[in-house]
Amino acid sequence: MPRPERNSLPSDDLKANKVLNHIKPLVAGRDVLDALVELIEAAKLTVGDKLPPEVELARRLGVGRSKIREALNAWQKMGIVVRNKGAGTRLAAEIASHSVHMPLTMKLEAESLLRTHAVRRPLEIEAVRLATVEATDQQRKVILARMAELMAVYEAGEDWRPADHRFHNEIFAATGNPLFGQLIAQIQKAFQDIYEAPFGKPHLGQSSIVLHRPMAEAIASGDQISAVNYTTQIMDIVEAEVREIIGAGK
Amino acid sequence: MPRPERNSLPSDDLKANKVLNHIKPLVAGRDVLDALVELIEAAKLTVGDKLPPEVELARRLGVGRSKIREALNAWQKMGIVVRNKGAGTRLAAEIASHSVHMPLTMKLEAESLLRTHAVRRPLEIEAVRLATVEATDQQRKVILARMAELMAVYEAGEDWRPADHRFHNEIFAATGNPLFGQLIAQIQKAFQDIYEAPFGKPHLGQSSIVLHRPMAEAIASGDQISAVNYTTQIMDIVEAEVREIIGAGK
DNA sequence: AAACCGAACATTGTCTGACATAGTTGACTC
DNA sequence: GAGTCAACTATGTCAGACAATGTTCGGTTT
Repeated sequence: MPRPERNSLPSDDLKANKVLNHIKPLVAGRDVLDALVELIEAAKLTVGDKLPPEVELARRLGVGRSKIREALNAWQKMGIVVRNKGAGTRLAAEIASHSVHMPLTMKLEAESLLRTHAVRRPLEIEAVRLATVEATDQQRKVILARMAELMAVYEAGEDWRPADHRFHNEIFAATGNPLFGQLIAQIQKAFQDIYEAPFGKPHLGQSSIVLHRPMAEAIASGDQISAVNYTTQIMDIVEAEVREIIGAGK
Repeated sequence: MPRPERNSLPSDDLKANKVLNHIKPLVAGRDVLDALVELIEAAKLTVGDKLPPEVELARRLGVGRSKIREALNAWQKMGIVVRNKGAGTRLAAEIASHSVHMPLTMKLEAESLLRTHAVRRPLEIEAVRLATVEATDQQRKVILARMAELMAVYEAGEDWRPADHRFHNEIFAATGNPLFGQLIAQIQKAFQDIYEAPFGKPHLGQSSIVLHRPMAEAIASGDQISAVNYTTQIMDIVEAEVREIIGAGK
């Protein structure tokens, strides 16, 4: 015998219903991700809360489901949301307690920035250690040269990031293991928007620049312990700066 | 006046045509990305070469266009391919040298197994350290449970790799940073392909299994130093085993 | 009353077909 | 031979349908 129909409305999350009232139609040129962030902010969704389903979002924003899916899939790759067949899409990013007042855009992106750094940190340290052990004499000379170039650009007050990039690439090359450079490049590429967009011209890492000289010299002279120490310090400073930026963003 | 029909075949890239002959149908369970990599390698495509169009790939691989698109879009985000409306999809990076899909290329030389391990090592150690610090009480319990499960399976003489996988995944989850899991998953995939195919039934890691119990207990009790120590030992053992296999395999 | 079960439901995953948009090609014109 | 332009190619997006799977809730059992 067929079951009787269910007559009560599904008592879904109250928040999820509330969300729908906040959705604005998507004007031309705006990005779907931006619209989604705005929606999440407006509805004050936090970790674990469920987002409206894809079809609903697509209908309200006036775009096809495919665009919504693309956006949410990208977020899932970055660890911002978790999606499950049958269940819905939920916010997965952990929002630091001290950044509650920050707009969610910043919160999500800052959170990703910290996560990226957390992965980059051990890779970079190990790469330096390996480079100290494995580099050829020629490579040690090049590393010192790149460091000198970096310091010159830095003291001239110019944009030092390209030089910094070349310097670190030389270290990765010296490990003899291309995977290090590739993995870090991949990570940086995936989060490039984050690095550049929300914080404007980044002063990220300025105060750690001065440590690059002793680090390079440690690599060149084969002093494994010092090289690792300096790199660890640099990573710590960068992390502190990231946290500071996040804290200052409220 | 209407233009006359074009009667000559489009003299497309020779390679692109050659490619189609290499495409194999996608068997169940294989990943689309894997199939694409295999295809690219079989056709010896290099930087700048054009891939077959989406519809063609979908038809040959026996999947919908959406899956192909998802895979190619992911690659584009990583900078492996460049896609243009109207024009096609072209290889933008040397896929053989890119980290995302090293399995096939790595099968060729066992030496790259060591390189892979060199990258995995610091990631795994840092993940364990983070998990020791960040895990919730619930997660610590689950880690212990997974460890017990792993030991049971191991002592029963069954295939312990799935249990091992679940155990490590739980640790990655406990870091609160999904990037660790994602990166290591890629690397591990490379490992699996390697030590399953050429070396037969792998004994890789067996002798390190016994160290998993104290490691899990260190994580659960928040003993950062011990956890890192045990993980380092495990990594060292695995590395030694890899070297042994390589030495014996020539 | 609490635990259990199953059918309906909700939601993401995938396939298919269609159209829009934009780059590429090649025959035709000059 | 150079330029033009229509046809062709290929990706971007939309819409609808079905599949797969987690979730909910009424009814049944203990």
